[in-house]
Amino acid sequence: MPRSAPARAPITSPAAATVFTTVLTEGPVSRVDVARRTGLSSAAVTKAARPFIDAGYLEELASEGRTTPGAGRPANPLAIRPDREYFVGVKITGDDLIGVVTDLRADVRATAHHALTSHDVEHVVRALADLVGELLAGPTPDGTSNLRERAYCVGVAVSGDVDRASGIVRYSPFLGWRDVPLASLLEDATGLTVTLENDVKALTVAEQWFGEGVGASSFALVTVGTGIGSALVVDGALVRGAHGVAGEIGHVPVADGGPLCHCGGRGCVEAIASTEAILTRARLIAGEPGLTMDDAVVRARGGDEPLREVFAAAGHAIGLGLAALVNLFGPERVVVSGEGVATYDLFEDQIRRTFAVQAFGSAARCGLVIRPLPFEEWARGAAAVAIQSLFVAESV
Amino acid sequence: MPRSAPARAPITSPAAATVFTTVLTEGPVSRVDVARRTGLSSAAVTKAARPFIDAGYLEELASEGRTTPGAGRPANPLAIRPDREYFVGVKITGDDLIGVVTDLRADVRATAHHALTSHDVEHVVRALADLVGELLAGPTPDGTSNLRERAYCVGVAVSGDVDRASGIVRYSPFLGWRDVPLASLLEDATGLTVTLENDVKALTVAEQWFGEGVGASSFALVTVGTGIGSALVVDGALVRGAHGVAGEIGHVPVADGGPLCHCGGRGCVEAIASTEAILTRARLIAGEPGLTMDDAVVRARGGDEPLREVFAAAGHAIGLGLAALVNLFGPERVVVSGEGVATYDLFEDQIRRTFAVQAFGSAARCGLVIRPLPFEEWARGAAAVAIQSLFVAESV
DNA sequence: ATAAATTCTTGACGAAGTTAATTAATCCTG
DNA sequence: CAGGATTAATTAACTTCGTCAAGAATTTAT
Repeated sequence: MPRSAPARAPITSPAAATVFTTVLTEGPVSRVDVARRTGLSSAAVTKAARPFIDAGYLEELASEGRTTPGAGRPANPLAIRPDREYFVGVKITGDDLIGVVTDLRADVRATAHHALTSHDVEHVVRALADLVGELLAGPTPDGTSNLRERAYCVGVAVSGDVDRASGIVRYSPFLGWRDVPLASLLEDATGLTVTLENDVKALTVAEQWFGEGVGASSFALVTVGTGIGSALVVDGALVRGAHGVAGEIGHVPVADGGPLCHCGGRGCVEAIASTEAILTRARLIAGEPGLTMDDAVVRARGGDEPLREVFAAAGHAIGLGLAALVNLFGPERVVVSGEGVATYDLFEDQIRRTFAVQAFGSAARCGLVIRPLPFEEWARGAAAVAIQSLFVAESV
Repeated sequence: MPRSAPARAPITSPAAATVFTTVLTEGPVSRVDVARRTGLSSAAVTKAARPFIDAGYLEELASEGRTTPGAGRPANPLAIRPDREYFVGVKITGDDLIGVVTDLRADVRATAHHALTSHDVEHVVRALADLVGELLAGPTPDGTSNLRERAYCVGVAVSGDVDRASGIVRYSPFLGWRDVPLASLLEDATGLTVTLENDVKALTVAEQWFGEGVGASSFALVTVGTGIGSALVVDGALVRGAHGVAGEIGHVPVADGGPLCHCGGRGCVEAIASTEAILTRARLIAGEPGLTMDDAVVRARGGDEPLREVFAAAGHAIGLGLAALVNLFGPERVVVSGEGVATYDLFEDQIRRTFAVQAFGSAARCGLVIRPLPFEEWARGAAAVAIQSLFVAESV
């Protein structure tokens, strides 16, 4: 699949990346403001910004009257042109593929799904290529051109142990894969540049650049659902762990002598608060082996105290895990999201209560955001990784 | 106290700092080797090394025959001259001051103690100045000169919330201090440059540069004793926490519904494994309110099962805390040290056992070093901070 | 000896960002 | 409403830092 090479992102120096990402993540900003925030000289900002303006990634807004009071030449804020380029993001779950097309700001502009009937590598690669093809079939969202000519980068998010640099899935329990060079396979199949990343880490990038993480030098993202995981950003960089393991908040032991976890430990957060753990416990409590999650939720909401207790215990375990994380790291903010639908009302209170009790000193000042997480958000994270890989040579 | 200004550490560029610290921490290395390890060009290493050689901080060793086989010009390894400059480190505890003089490699060359009879700021500053004066009274350890002419930097380590940049003790529970500008007070009293740091962080710097942390991009140091704390180094930088709180492993909740901690939480590691917590529990178990720690240790060693259990429970709690830390961070190595004397034999086994069970996946591959920690080590950490502040403008 | 290998040094060059002066656009004041 | 004050953006000269490429130094191998 040949492709012409129009002027692409003109990253030529560290300063260029700094300036661009500042404008990208902090909205329209004047050059002087960028200089102030980044510590660069305003001359450097002028120089770095020009190639981006020439290539159509940034534009100069009209000085729009006066924003700051007082005398002086009004600023000409720099703004991103989100429709300059589009990106594809795909999240692979055990059952299906969820794909999105986003603009430069990682705003979702189109969506597509695809069921996975097999975990066979070739099948998945074909399905991925089909999905990408489908997503890129039409015109651009702004209607000025064809998507194929304005989207070159695909981001793919998979749970498990993923080596982003080499684009290899080292180990994915859900897919049953080991050492699959998915990025290059998909590049061959689509002719596009593919970046592969762990799903939680991808979501974290999206959050860091375009979500709650904006402006926070350190924050954490926790996902609650089938599994419980997290990713940590310290001083702007993702913590990767010496042996590839980090952010395993799901396996922080919080209940001494508690239930056995599939990891071999006892009392792990995941052994108490994962969807499965909750369901198992709910069935036991209710004495109904056939109880479904939906039913349990409905009944708990309806006031079934024993069932409410099960959810509260899960929230308590999560709160303890959060306290451990925050006491160790001291992030500025923590985002708790869940793939499970809207059962938040059953957790949130208890999470906050437990956290408030167990957070040490001013660590409790850390901002705690709890919110549901639509499935597409994962795919958006994948797209964010693609965006990031384009503008930051070596980072995160 | 006037002082002449001989040629000091010639740090003029990032490369200079990189080259110097490489030689400092990784022993004699040839220039080409430094280049390979740091990614610099060998030309840059040559240029950066010269000022250090001229100023007497580095020296070129004779090519000492052939170390690597094969042809080629033999290397002239660069080595540190540890006696080029001396440093003072002081640790402040609630009861006394412990001071050391070290050389450039942070090797302790002289020691002095001083009891603290009051926590009054003026009294402590005077005591500190006296101690420093005493330490610097004699000739240099290498006998070539006077210490006063070869030591300009003092490092001070205090437990509590310390702002290193401004040299202010924000809050120290042990001393009952709030917002004491200790660094400038001591600079006025001694005429020397003073760097202030939290004690655990200081110890971590020593470990990172001269101890177990050498070569590890991420590691953690845990101290067990009156309090239980830790410091984390990720990608070579100390984690400081957005609100100044980080590394509070002592307040990671590991025993749901466990004993109340002075922090207000329940089941914190510190509420189970601090010296005080152990003693309280041992007295309860033994039914002897007057039991001393020494006696408890002796009896546990002698085979008193109930008492052994108390220590094992403490080890278990520490192991759980370590598992939380390692599962979240994935450090390459963890050092567990304790100020408490030599009661390690009663903990170590249980720490390792619990950790092995609860560490997730390859996180268990993290190297776990458990070892006692002589009191002087704290003062050495303070000296290491002084050394570091001299050679690294902005870091850690 | 001569060639090959390896370390170290040197000087020209280039990239990136700084400072300082200049131009531009606006408000404020008498 | 002219002229100064004030802030924004640009330009150009300069500084700094480190790379590159060529060569000198010093050893082993043939």
